[in-house]
Amino acid sequence: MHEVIENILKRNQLSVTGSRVRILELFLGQQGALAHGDIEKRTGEKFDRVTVYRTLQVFLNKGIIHTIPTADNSIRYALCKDDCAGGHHHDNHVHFVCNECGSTICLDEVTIPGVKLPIGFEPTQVEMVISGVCKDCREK
Amino acid sequence: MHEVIENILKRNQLSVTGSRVRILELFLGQQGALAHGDIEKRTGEKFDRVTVYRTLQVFLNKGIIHTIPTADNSIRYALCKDDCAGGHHHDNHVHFVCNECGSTICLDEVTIPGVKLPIGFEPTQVEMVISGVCKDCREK
DNA sequence: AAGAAGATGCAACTTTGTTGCAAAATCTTT
DNA sequence: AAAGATTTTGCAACAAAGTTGCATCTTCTT
Ligand SMILES: [Mn+2]
Ligand SMILES: [Mn+2]
Ligand SMILES: [Zn+2]
Ligand SMILES: [Zn+2]
Repeated sequence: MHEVIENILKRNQLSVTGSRVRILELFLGQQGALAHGDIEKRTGEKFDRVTVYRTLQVFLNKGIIHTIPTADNSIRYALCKDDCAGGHHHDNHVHFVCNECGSTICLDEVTIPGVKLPIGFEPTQVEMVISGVCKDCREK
Repeated sequence: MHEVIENILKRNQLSVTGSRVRILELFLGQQGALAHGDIEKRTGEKFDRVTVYRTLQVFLNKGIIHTIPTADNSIRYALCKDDCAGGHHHDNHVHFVCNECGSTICLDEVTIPGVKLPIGFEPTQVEMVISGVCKDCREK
C-alpha cells in the first residue's frame, strides 16, 4: 500500500510527505469520491486545513485526482484511474451521486455519450453527473 | 416587460416586490445563466445580500429558475423555459460553459442522451455540462 | 551531513452562506 | 381607501469555506 502511494507521488515529482501520504491513503482505502470536508474530518487534527487545500490543489494539477461537480455546490474529488498526467484528464466517465447515502461514485465503465452541439460551439470537456439511488442503497 | 414579470410572480403565488422584479429583469434581459455574485453586482447596493439569497431560493422552490452545477464550485441559475412548477423541473437539456467569456448557456434544443447504468443504480436526475468555446467567442 | 528546495502551520483575512428578529412593504378584506 | 393580516426585507451577528504571507520545519539532493 505504502509502496503504491510512494509510486504515485514520485511518478509526479512530488516529495513524500505526511499529508500527501495520508490523503492518498484515504482515497485508496475506499471507493468513491471525497469532499474537502470529508478529508478534514478523517484526517482529524493531524493536518492544518490549509494543508489539505494545498494538497488537493497539487493533486489536481498533477492529474492524480479529478473533481466532480455536484448540484449542491460541494466539489468532490476522486482518484484518476488511468494516469491523467499534467492536468490533462481524459476522464470521460459518468459520475453517480446517491441521494440516500450521499456517496459519489465514478462509473468508470460508463462512457459519456457524444452530443451534437449547435454550430459554433466547440467543446473541450464534457461532464455528466447522474443522481439517484446507488446499488448499495437499493439492495438494503 | 414588467407585465411579463408580474405574470411570472402571480402565477407562482408570489407577491410582487422590488427585489423579485429586479432579479427577474436581470434574467430576462440577457440569455444565459447568472451566478449569485453576478446578481449581487448588477443589483448594486439596491438589495441586501440576504435578500438575493432568499429570492433565489424562492424562485428555485417555485421552479422559476434552475441550477447548473459547474466545476468551479459556483452555482449558476437560469430561467426555466417551460414552466417547471412546484420544484418539479423537467430540465433535460445540456448546459454549456464558455471558458473564454465565462458565460453559461442553456442549450434548450440539445437533449441529454440516455445512458445505461450498471445494474442496481436508479437514476432520478441527469446533468450534462459541456465546457469549451461558445458561439459568440468563436466568431470573434 | 549540509544546503537548497519545497511543504507545513499559523495567523489574519476575505468571501460565501445562514439565522433571528424588528421594521417595512405587500396583499386582502372591508 | 384604510386597516389588519401576512410576507418580505434589512440588519446584525454568526458560521463555514477558502486564500495569502511568512517563518519554521521537512524532504530531497549532492
Ligand atoms: Mn471519476
Ligand atoms: Mn438550463
Ligand atoms: Zn447510496
Ligand atoms: Zn464565450
